[in-house]
Amino acid sequence: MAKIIWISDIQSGLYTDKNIELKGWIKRHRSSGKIVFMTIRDSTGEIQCVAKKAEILESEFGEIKNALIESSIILNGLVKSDERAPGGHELSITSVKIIGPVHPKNPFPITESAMEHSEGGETEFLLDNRHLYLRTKKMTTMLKIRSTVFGSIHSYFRNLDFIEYQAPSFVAGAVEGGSTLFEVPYFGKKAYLTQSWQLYAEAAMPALEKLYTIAPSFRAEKSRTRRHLTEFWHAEMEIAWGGNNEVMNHGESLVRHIAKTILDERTEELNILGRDLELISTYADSKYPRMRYDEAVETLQKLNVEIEWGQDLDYSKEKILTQDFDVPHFLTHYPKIAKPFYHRPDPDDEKYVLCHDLLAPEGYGEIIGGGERTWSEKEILERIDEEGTPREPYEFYIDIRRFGGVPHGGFGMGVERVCSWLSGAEHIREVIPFPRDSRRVTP
RNA sequence: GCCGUAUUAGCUUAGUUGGUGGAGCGGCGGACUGUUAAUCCGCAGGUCGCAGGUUCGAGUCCUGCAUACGGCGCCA
Repeated sequence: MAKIIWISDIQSGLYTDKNIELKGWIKRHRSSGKIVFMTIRDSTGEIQCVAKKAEILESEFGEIKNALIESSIILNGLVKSDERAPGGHELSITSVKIIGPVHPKNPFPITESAMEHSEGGETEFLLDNRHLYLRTKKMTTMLKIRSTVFGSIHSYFRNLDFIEYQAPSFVAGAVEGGSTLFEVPYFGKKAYLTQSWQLYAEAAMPALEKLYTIAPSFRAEKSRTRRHLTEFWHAEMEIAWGGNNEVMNHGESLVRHIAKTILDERTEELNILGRDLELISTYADSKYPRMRYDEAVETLQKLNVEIEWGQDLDYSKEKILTQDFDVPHFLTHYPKIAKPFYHRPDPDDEKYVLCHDLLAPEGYGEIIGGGERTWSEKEILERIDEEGTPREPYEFYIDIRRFGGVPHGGFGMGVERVCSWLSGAEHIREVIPFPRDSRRVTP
């Protein structure tokens, strides 16, 4: 039953003038009495198949004629080169077997009309029928790019001898403010779903020195924007003996590597999405400028944006700031009061912390957040107390600093945000198979 | 949590100053031997989101509720 012939190979001419067996699904179907045209799709492409009444069994002709869209099918026939067929090749059918029929009383619901308004955000219907919507060109194209993005993250870190390292998803404490944690019952106790791998990575930092992961993170934010999910894939790294600049260098190289890889390996998919390849190429080749928080505030004030020193830069400010950017920009050295305790204060000026955000252009916003960690016992206790955070849940974290603490740092990258930006998606939902947000956990 | 918009057939939608709800897609039947989202003819398919109210009469006006979508705050 194994499948050995793929449509992309047929279209590239590998089987021309040969008899083959084709396995796939009916994408489109047209009949005109004595001839039936079908577009068959598989995971690699599409091909037109032709059945002529005079050339096959009458019963099989009837089966083809009545078959509905998305029925799975095995066809035998002769591959011909034909200019009239999209892609340049077609299959002249000699026999047919419907494997998984679709019933007329329950036809495939993702029709042309259902897709009509999917451009500016999916309709409720498409979100409810996500399990079937996945089969469409738009989704498969996005998912192929997504796969390549994941692969390129692994290859970036592994080429540099980083160790892939896993942290638990059930945790007791928070990385960020507690309000965004998902609480789950845990045998009579309370546990939370992790927001970040970071604290556990810091524990392994003195052992493995260069670590990375790609794992789901959870945020119970009731955000309703095109940039937020409650469950997203988080690519994170942590290095020993490195500070803010080294970490930023990795962030920049990683993003450029991802852009380069999809440019090389997903050219066709980027074209299908109508993405400007020159743009992606710029992202792959340029240096990403670095701007201090103070500069950003000055720039905004010159543009008459109301902002006071010490305020975090929210999306409305990021958006104005990134309007004129043609490549991602780093923002560094935020005020200490705007960031959590684990960010290390700048020894040159304790008002600031050694941190960075990487902002993507085209209005996609923050894709990376990272920096140098507070790494001595004295400093971490000061910062925790200053913030009024209880020490108890972080005892293990403080302990790391009691036994050979070293300068270290890392970042977290929102993988869907990167996919969304590079593929030019209208909504972050488009780049994940089953999106989770504050109002939807199904299907 | 806040603000905005929407809800009419399986899907996408039209519906005028309030007067018996139309179309396209999809499905079914028929015609057609080269179609490209095929075309043409016909058929079926609707508690107009729910509950009240105004009115002789409500898809349309008013109130409440529900759900969804979009945006803000927060963040990756």
